[in-house]
Amino acid sequence: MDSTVTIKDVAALAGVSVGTTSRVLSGNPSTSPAARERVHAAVAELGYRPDARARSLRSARSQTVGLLISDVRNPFFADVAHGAEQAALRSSYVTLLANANEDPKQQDTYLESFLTQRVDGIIIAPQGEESAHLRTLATTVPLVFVDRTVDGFEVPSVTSDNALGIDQAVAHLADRGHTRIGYIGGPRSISTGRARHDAFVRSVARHGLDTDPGLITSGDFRSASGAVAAERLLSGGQPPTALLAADSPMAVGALGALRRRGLRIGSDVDLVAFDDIEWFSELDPPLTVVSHDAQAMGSTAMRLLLDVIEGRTPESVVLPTRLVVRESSGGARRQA
Amino acid sequence: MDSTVTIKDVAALAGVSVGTTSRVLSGNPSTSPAARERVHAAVAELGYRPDARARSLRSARSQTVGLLISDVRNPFFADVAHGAEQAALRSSYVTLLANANEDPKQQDTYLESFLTQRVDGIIIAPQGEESAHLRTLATTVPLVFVDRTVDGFEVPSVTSDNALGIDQAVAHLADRGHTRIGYIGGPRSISTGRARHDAFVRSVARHGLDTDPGLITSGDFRSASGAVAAERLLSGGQPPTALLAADSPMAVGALGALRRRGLRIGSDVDLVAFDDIEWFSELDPPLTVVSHDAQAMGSTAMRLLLDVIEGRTPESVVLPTRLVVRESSGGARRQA
DNA sequence: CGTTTCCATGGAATCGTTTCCAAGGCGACC
DNA sequence: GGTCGCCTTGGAAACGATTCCATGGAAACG
Repeated sequence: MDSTVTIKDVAALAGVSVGTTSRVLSGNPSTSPAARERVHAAVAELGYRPDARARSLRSARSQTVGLLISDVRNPFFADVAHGAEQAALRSSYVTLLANANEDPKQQDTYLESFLTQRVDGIIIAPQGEESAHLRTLATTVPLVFVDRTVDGFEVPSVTSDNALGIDQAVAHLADRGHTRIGYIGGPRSISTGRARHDAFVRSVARHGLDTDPGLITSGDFRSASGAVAAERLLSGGQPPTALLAADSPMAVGALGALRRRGLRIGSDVDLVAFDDIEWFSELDPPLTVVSHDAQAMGSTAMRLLLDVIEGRTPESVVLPTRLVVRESSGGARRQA
Repeated sequence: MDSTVTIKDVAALAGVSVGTTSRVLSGNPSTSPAARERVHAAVAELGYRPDARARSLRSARSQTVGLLISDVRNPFFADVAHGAEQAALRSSYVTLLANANEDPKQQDTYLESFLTQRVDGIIIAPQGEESAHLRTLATTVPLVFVDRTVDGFEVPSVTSDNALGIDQAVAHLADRGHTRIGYIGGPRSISTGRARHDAFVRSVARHGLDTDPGLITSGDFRSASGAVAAERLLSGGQPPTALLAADSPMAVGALGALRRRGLRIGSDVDLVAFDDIEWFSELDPPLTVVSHDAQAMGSTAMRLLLDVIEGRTPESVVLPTRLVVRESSGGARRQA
C-alpha cells in the first residue's frame, strides 16, 4: 500500500505541480518557502519514499556501488567489506555486496549483474588471472582493486605491503635463530600469492637462511590446504623449525596439522601467519601475525572508488603491515 | 561507452521494432525464429546489457531482495548470508547485503534504503525490540525473519530449535557430573537471547541441577562481554564447574578469560558453545558445541521469502540442533 | 510609469524498458 | 472463394522520477 505513493500523489496533496515537488525534494533553491512547507507536510502525511530506480534512470546516477569479494566467510574479507560499506554509507552510497565464493564463474555472474543494475562503480578482489570479462569491465565502469590486483590493468588499487610484511616475519624468525623456515603460500594465479612468495624467497636469501626449495609449498588460501602443506613440510627428511603461512585460514589448517603431530607450537615449532584475525589472540597459544588493517583497506578502496566516480584519478595505496609477536613464536625455543 | 547501448540500438541493428526486440529478449513466445536470430546477433555484436532499473520500473519486479544481518563479521551470520545469497542466485535474484552492525539506527538506515531501491522482499535478523519502522515495513513489503524474531509479528521465520540445543548441552554436562553450570547468555532484547535463557532455566531444573541465579549472566553476543561474564562467574564464592555460552564470540571471550586464570579447559572447567564455527575444532582444546546449520538457515530463509513474494504463505521453519562433543568437555574431569 | 530582470512555477520531454492494442498476413476451414 | 482466427509485428502508452523551457508576476531600475 505504502509503496504505491508517487511524487504525483505528493504534488496533488500539496497543491503544486510535480516539477515543483521534485525541486523541493532535491533541494533546488528555486522554491518558495510556502511550497517547501506544503510539500514536506504532504511527504510526511503520505509516507512518501522516492523511487530510486526512476530517479537514477533519469539522472544517470544510481548512488550504488558494487563490492565483489572472494569469500564472505573469510574473516579478512568480512572486515574489508565492513570497512567499505561503512565508508559508502557516510557518502550516502548503497553497497551491493557479492560473494564470488573463490569461483571465477560466480565472479562473472555477479559482475554481469552489477552492470545490469547500473552501479556507479565496482570494487573487486579479483579471482584468478586476467579475464576478457574484466578487461571490458575496466573500460565500462569505474573500477578499483582491493587486496589483489591483476597485471596489466591501469586501475587504482589498495593493497598491503606484502614485501614488508613477509620480511618482518622472516626477520623475526631469523632473530629467534631459525635457519630453515617452511613457507605455506597461496596460488600463483592470485597477485597476493605471487607477491608474498617472491618476497619470501628474497627475504630468506637476504637473511642468509636456508634457501632449500623444498621449504616452499603452496595451497589455495583455504584452511584444508594449509593442513596438507604443513604435513608435507614436516614429513621431509630435514623438517623446518618454523612455519610461515600466507593467510589466516591456511595458518589455522597448519595449526591443526601441527597439533595432530603432537608438536608444541612456540617451542617445538614456531608458527607465524599473514593476516590478523580477532580470535587469533585467543588461540592456545596465541598466534604471532603480520597484521594489516582490513577495515582500513575496505574504506580506503571505497574512497578511491568515489574519487574515480567523481572524475579524479587517485593514486593507488599500499598499506603498511605490522608484526605482532605472540606466544606461537615468543616462548623459549626447545633445541633439537 | 559500452553501457550506453540501449534496446533501441539493438532494434535498429536487427531491423525490427523495439517491441519485438523486447519480446525476443524476455522469451515471449510470440516471435518468429528469424526475428530471434537477428536480435540475438545484434545483442552479441553490440554487447547489449539490459538496464535493470528501467526494466523493473515498468514491470514492477526488481528481481532484487534485501538481506539485513546483524554483523557480517560474526562468522555465523557470514554463513547465513552465504546460504541466502547462493539460494537467491539459483532463482536469479540479486541480493543486497546490508550490515546493521548491531546498531538499530543503521538497521533503519538500510531498511529505508531497501525500500527506496524497491526490493521485492527483505530478510532480516532484527535488532532490538519492535520498532514502529519495522511495523510499517511488514505491511509494505514481503518480509522474513532469520535467526531472530520479534514478538507480535505475523512474519514467517527460520530459527534454530533453541530449546533443544540448550537442553542437549545441559544434558551432556549433567551426564558428565556437573551440577553447577554457569550460563553466559545474550541480551533479553533479542529473541534468541530470551529463548536460550528460558530454555537454560527450564533444562537445569528438569535435570535437577543447581538453580542458583548467581550462575546466570549475560553479555551482548560479542567477544568482550563473554570474557567479562566468565570472569564474574568464576570469581564467585562457589564457582561453576562448567560454562555454557549462548553464542560463539562470547565463547571465545570466555575461553580467553579461563586461560588467563590458568584453568585447564576440559579438565578444570568444561566449556560448551552455542553455534559451531569452522575453526572451533582447531582450537586447543577443540570446543564442544551445539551445532546448527547456518548456511541452511540462510537458504531456507530465502526460499520462504521467494514463496511470500510469489503470493504463497509458507510456514515458519525451526531447524534442529546437534551436539558435537569435543575435548573442551570430553576428557577426564579433574575432581576438586 | 514603463521596461527590464529575476524568481517561482507548471507543463512537457526524457531516461530505457515492458506491455497493450491494433493491424497485417497467411493458412485453414467451410 | 470468402471469412475466421492465429501468429507476428510495429507503434504508443506507461512506469516514476528529473530537468528543460516558457510564462506569469513581482521587484527594481531608469
